[in-house]
Amino acid sequence: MKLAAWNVNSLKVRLPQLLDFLATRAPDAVCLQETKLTDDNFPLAGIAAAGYSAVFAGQKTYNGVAILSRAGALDVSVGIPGFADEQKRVIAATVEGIRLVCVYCPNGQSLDSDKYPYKLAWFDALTAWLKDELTRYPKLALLGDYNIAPEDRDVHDPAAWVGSVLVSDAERARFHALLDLGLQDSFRLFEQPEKTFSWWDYRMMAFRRNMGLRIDHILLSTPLAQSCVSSTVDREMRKLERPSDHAPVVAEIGLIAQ
DNA sequence: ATGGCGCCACATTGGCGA
Repeated sequence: MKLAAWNVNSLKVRLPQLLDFLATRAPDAVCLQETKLTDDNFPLAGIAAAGYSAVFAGQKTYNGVAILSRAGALDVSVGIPGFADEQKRVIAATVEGIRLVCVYCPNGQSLDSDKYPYKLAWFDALTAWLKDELTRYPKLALLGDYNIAPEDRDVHDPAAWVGSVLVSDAERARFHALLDLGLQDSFRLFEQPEKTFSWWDYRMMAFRRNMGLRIDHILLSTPLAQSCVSSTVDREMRKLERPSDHAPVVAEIGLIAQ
């Protein structure tokens, strides 16, 4: 089962690239972030014609998440229960017996912004909820844009990023709290090329210079991690005309031992 | 080096992303 996560930075603009991605990579499920459109504008027809069903939670201008899947999505839930939030950042569904949790985690803006404590509180709520979810759904994958580079090796120039969001100790502690639930970073289950990133600034020719961060992740619960056969970043989508600033991340799950 | 690029909206500039 091939799982992907992609921050498309506007589904309206990126729909042709998404359809190309579905046709050429043939994922079983894709978690989208930053769809940036309301539910009445979701491009269901094109996605259905590509052979995928979709569940989604959107809003105008900002945020917005969706799960596309070849098989149907069951038990859909939106948001983090008990955490009141207008921002559409979380959607979860069960696909082929696997609980997919699609997240667009807050950016935080800067360490002295009001959005930074919101980010930390949001992660605390996510972690508390997932602790409970994992008892209900032992086969669980947490996919999306985490807006956290877990380690210095996930940053093109760690010295230049000191004091910034995405790399702070408090944010990395939140990432580790997710690992402490028993989730594993699928990317690190395998030997990987150095300086593999998933996001590059549009400016400064950052992609060509590989000035990026690895902030998009697929975390897997134990049964899924044990059967994971690959986890990669699909850089090709970032090379296209008018790309998203994020590349898709992809993990493949083999047969799951019962 | 605090610029830049891209997307969005009560748009022709400002907010936001990362």
